[in-house]
Amino acid sequence: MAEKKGTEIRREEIILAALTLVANQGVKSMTIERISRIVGIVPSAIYRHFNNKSEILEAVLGMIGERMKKNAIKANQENDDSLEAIRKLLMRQVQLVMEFSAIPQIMFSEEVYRENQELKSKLHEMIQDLLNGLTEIVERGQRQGRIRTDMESRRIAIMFLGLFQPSAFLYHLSGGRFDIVKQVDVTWKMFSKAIQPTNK
Amino acid sequence: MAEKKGTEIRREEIILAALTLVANQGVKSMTIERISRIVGIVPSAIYRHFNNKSEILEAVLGMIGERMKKNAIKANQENDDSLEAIRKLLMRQVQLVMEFSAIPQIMFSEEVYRENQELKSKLHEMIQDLLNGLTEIVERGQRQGRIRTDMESRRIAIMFLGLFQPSAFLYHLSGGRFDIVKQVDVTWKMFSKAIQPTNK
DNA sequence: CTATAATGTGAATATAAATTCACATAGGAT
DNA sequence: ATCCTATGTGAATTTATATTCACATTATAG
Repeated sequence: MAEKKGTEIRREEIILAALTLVANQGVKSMTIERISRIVGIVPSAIYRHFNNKSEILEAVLGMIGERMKKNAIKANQENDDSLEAIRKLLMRQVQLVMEFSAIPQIMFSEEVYRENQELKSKLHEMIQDLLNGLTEIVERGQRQGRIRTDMESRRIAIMFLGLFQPSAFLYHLSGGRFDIVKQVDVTWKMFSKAIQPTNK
Repeated sequence: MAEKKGTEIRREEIILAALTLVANQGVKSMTIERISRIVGIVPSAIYRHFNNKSEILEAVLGMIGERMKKNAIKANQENDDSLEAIRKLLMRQVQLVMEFSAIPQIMFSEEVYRENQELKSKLHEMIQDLLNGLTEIVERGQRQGRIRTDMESRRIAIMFLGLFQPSAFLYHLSGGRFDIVKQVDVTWKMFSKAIQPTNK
């Protein structure tokens, strides 16, 4: 019989196991059976700690959301120059996607979109959070005269997503062969110049 | 008993039914049962026309791929100015995503990524085709002096994907509330300027 | 008109999961 | 040391789906 552990500890273990599965093999691979095997307990024991599978997925989503949010906050704090902050954030996001190559799949999985309205809301919130953090950085840049002011800060924030999304896609599609860093690099050079004020 | 029809006709009907389901409710909703109900035959009859479900999904994917490819070719032919061609293509892609709001889900679905290696290859090919068409347009622009030559054409093509991907994402996530056209508009203004040669 | 091949039908099979439940047991509180 | 509750177990249940197969029917070529 598996060692008995407190539910807080087990929950952590379960979430970690689920995260690992999802990150490496996608949402579908996250089955109760597989999770329980990794944790070292029996499938039905999972239900001592979560009411259903959705709750587990929600927790996984939350974990990723946390990471993204932290990325934004950290990038903002650690860099006086807002342009540099954005670049750092970009690199962190790239890292995140490379580490959890299944992130795009989670973001678009039907488990999130259709099975549970709350999951969709949660994801929406996560993205809005990221955009909010980003918008703040952009606005700081605009105040500092580092970023042009003839474009709404939030629109720029959304464009930011486009800097790595295609790369993440191709990376994913090519099975990790696409050189995401190089592409993002080139893209960033163009983007950073484009959002700076034109000095006539 | 349902009317007997030739297999070519039935295949078309099946693909159309599948496409409708996928476009509106995602890959998961595309079940043999539902497809057969739409077509008006019994589930097992589907197998008179396809060997298995994957083949149906492959056909659906092919249909979307066709559309994308045609978009690129048409945009290229109909516009002398390559910048205008790219803009037109962008708008067509936006249209496509708005029409089939589940496209991102298909692109990242595990049905495509894991269930069947061939599907993944097919998707990869589709995207490469789109990128090839796009790259051609960009190179034409470079020859015409409309697009800067200090960036590889293909990199620019990949950046293009980033012009609408975030919008498609937010559109999807917000349940159609996000104003994708407006965002793409602003983004295009910036992008088109950024890829033009700097006139010193 | 009839034989045959293509298409349709309904029932059966197979598989894969999530979830429930009665029962077992460990470990801290008394 | 004993009790009680939280946690773990194994079996059973439920549901959803793809797929197969023997049989039925239609269309059409001859």
